[in-house]
Amino acid sequence: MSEKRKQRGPGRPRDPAKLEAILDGAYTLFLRHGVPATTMEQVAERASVSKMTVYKNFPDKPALLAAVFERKIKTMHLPELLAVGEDLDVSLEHLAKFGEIIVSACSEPEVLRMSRLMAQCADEHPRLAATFYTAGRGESVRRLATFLKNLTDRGFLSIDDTKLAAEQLFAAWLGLIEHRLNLGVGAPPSADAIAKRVRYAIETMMRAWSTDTNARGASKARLKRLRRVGV
Amino acid sequence: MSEKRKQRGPGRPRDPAKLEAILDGAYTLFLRHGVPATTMEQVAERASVSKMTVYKNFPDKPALLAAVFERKIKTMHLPELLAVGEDLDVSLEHLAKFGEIIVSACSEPEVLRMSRLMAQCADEHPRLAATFYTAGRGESVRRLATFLKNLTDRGFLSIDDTKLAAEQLFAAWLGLIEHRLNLGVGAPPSADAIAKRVRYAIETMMRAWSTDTNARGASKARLKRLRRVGV
DNA sequence: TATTTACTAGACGATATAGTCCATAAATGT
DNA sequence: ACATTTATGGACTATATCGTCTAGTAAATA
Repeated sequence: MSEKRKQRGPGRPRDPAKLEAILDGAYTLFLRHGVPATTMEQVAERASVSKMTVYKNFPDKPALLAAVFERKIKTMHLPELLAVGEDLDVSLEHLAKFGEIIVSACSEPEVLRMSRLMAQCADEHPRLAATFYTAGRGESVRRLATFLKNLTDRGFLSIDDTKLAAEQLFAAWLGLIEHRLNLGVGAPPSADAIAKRVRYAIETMMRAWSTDTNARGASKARLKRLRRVGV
Repeated sequence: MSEKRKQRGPGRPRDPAKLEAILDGAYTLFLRHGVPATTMEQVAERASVSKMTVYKNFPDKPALLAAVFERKIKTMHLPELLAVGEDLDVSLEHLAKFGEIIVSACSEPEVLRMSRLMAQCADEHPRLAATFYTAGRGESVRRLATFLKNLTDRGFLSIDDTKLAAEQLFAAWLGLIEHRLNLGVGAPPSADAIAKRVRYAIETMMRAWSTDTNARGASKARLKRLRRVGV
């Protein structure tokens, strides 16, 4: 990311706090005003550091941008593992919680801006953009698919293409929220609204692919429970 | 959009072709390189026009951008109306075609770039961004909801919140395609892949909410037909 | 024909930004 | 003590873009 020091030598050591401050400031400014509209002087000032210090740490602006991206991707973490529970009800409740966390996170302005920024820079930094995808929604959908596969293997569901089903479930959770927020239409959904969306999508999936076909009533009871919990 | 001429006066009239060329060139350049990286001189050169002509038509860069947006929104049109058919099969086939057109359009690089550009400029041009949403996916989902409402009224479906169902169906069609393409991950899906995605999402919805519960077999036959057609 | 407006080509001023240079001070290892 | 490296702040260069201005030409109306 920054410059290398040949191991340990004499001389004043770098101040890691300054580097952090630079990365923090650059991150904020890049998100707020975009890359072209952010000047190196602004970055330096926001980090309470001289411009030369910025250039000591990063050869140029693209390098700074790449470092900011890399750090953000590294500190990006998904909600705790999506685990299946002992019985179906517990599993579905885990699933709903997972979905709510995802949708809530994707509605945050910072996440929205980061996603847009990455898309803007995908041409110049294809590797980083791909890593961003893999570490974010790619991994989420992978876990979702594993989850659905597990329920299928245990006989609760009869889903053939779990990868596709997982992606569509994920997308249904989000709906057009991201698109709307990106265009400044409407406000981020409330926790209740998120819960409703997430659970409705799960309900649709369960009604469609649950193996519990002839016991529709039981299934309905479960879904009703799902609807109640946590709202 | 441009400047006004007080009705009819003496003097050389403006060349509408030049104005068109300016808007075309600006549109292309804005999409390709972004707004800040596009200079007025580039726009002029691409339109084979002198820079002063550009400034005669538009007071400044933001005005040009707004004009480009407005024109694009105006010439933006959705696929022909989504009409319900005589029986359910025909209706579902219409629905599938509609979905395929939508997903196909949203996978085009130009559309992707336009959407990103709009999002970038939503802060400066909130009205245009909102119009863009309304004329695009907003209207699509509205039509979808009407469609589902109609099938529900006719007793084929039992969907309560047709607005939410429509949005989730739309989102499921697209999946993470847009997100991936924006990040340069993967390639646009083939027509076959699109058809598969669209029809799988419809199948899920029908299995979940069709009123034809005790005749699961008949329902299955219909869905099988749906899967065959057009692939 | 006279007037008015559109268009061209280039020069121009104002402004802003990327990135460098330099002299000096501070912090560290030998 | 001394060499070495980081950090500072300011001056500095080079470049680029916005938007204006000018002078001349073309095309329309009255």
